[in-house]
Amino acid sequence: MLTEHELTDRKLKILHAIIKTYLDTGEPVGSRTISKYTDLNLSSATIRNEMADLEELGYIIQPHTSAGRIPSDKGYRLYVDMLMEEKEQELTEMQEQMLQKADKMEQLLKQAAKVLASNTNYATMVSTPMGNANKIKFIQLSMVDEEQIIAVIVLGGNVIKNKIINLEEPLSNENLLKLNMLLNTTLNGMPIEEINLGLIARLKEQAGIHSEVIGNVLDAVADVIQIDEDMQIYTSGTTNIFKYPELSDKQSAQDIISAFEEKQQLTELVTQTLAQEDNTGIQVYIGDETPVQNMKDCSVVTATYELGDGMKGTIGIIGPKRMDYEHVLKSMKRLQSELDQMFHKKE
Amino acid sequence: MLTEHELTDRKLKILHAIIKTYLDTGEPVGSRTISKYTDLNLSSATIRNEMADLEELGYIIQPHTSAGRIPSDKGYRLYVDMLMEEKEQELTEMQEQMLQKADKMEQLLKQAAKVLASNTNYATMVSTPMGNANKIKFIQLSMVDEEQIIAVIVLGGNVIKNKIINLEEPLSNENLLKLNMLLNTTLNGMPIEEINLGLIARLKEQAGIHSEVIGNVLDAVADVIQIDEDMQIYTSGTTNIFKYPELSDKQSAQDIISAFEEKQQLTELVTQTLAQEDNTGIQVYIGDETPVQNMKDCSVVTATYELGDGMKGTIGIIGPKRMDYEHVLKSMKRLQSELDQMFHKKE
DNA sequence: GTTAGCACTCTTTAATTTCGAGTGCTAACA
DNA sequence: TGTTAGCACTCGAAATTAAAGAGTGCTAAC
Repeated sequence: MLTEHELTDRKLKILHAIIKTYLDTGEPVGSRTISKYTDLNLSSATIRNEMADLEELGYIIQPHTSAGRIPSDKGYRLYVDMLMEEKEQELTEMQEQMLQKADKMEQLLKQAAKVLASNTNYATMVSTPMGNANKIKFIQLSMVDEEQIIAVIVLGGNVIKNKIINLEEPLSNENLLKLNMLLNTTLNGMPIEEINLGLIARLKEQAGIHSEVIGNVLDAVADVIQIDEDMQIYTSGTTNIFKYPELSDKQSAQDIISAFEEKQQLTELVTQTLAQEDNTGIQVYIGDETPVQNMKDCSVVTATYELGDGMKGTIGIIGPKRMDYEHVLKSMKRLQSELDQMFHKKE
Repeated sequence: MLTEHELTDRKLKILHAIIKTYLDTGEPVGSRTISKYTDLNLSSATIRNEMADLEELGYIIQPHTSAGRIPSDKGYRLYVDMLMEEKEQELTEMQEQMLQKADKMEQLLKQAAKVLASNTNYATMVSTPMGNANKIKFIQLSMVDEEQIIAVIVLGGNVIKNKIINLEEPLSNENLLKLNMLLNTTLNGMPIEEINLGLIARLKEQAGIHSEVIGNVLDAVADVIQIDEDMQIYTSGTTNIFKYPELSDKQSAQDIISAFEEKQQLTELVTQTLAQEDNTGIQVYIGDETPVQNMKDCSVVTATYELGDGMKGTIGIIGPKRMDYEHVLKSMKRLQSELDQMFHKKE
């Protein structure tokens, strides 16, 4: 029986070669190929012996008796972990593509997803940043016309909410001013969690006949608490999966695409990513490791980017297990630092 | 040579039977089938003769020599036109499914797309209503903190825009008041089209040292003019297309799905629909008739719904040419009137 | 005008064959 | 002891062939 320890340097080199070749071709790779295209100068027979060992150790798999070997999830994992340790690279062209249309954040993120997709040939997603929007920074009611007023609420992180409120009975300018005073003095700087029933009752009492307005404003505030609702996810290049036969059969394609359409499932990915963040903020899920069940035949690479004030968002790349991890990780790091940079510059 | 006139009653019945059967099965239908499952009491041979005629007239097509016939686009068209003339039906269950979560419009529309998709087994889209947002109803600048103010702009149809503006130098409350006065007196009720360079220059002049703020506010206004940007499109059931073999091959699937992802292409559909609206507001595009090239192998059914104040949105169903037009048209009308009703009730 | 009948066409499906890539194992070699 | 050549064997993929069926068009009879 072989043990973990027996992963000699040579075996490692062979494994590496197998994976690299497989990433390229998507076909099982045989002993002869390795023997020829490696500088190890070993015959195919020797390679075969080593491959038998590697299979026993669980790093590669033989799809059927007379086929070459393909990497197992464990093999990919080893490979990726090795890559992750590598030092950073310099960043280059992607930058200018991004800057073209960097006027609005929303646009920017859409653009980022698109660039990343066309850059990698995989499916991508980008979530809008969130978190930390838990303090009320500013509230203002304004009269739009005789029948309605608008409530604008600015939260920490400059998240803006507004709500149109229909008046049941006219409201004088004077009273509006009073309400504004009341709301601001009471709520400004207050964490959302602290708004409870007692506070609401007190506010309504003080508002007198206009308590209905207060109720509406607080409703708007309540909306904000369900953070999910405010997180948008932009996707791009979904159809790239058709480029990889192993994901193009009806069932897989359907699974993956519906996960992309009902962004619900992707939010799961986002929260996971934000939770587990390590030092680099980059994570790789291979096969079953993924939090999204619909993508169990894929590999998913995610990264976190930060806005200045603690708001965080997520970037994701979804592709076949045999994705070009090297390229993907590089692109990821690049985009990540670009977004970081861009947002810090702007704030 | 046969002419349009020779479409006898019998031929019509046979055509009808062919189409109905084909809608069900998706397989070419032969003379024998029609002979057996129709109350015409004709032998398959007779049917064959008639079918030959129908083919010459262009209503049906023979995919290959020894196959049955399938409807041509022209055949579908005739069929649909006949259906369109039918009188309305009563509306029923769909309603309650909708009402569950009808709190926010956005939610409601997403829900509508979903219900429609699960109801028909086709892919669906719903656009948020737009149009008419061309008058400025109200503008308000408010101080958020020492460094930034927020501009809120309400347009006709209660479209709300906001923009955070960073101040280069402090702004007194007094001056803020002045700016508000200036903006409101000048811009209130003004159609967006009328804001031109001359007006902007004049405003900036009057704003004095704070002209930069005015510029920013007008930028926000300018954003609104590109209406597209504000129109959201929700899709659902994209993967339903995999239920229809004729749309599941890689190329078709890719085309259709990418049209659904890059909503850009769907906006084209929306604008077309809104433009050509006839009395019912329902349109059917068969095959090449569609405005979206990526869907040339599909049929697309669209409908318009209205909000009280002239805002209009679009619903769309995308499926195979052999879609169940009867059911789809019925569902469409139902949803359409429900949305109409719902929004009118709410406003 | 309608129908039965038959030869013919063409697709679909299954069965069969062929081909080749790749393996495992053994025996010889350095 | 590790490496290599060689060979029989396996198994999937692709090509070939065969058989089955559905449906047609046409002719001749009713």
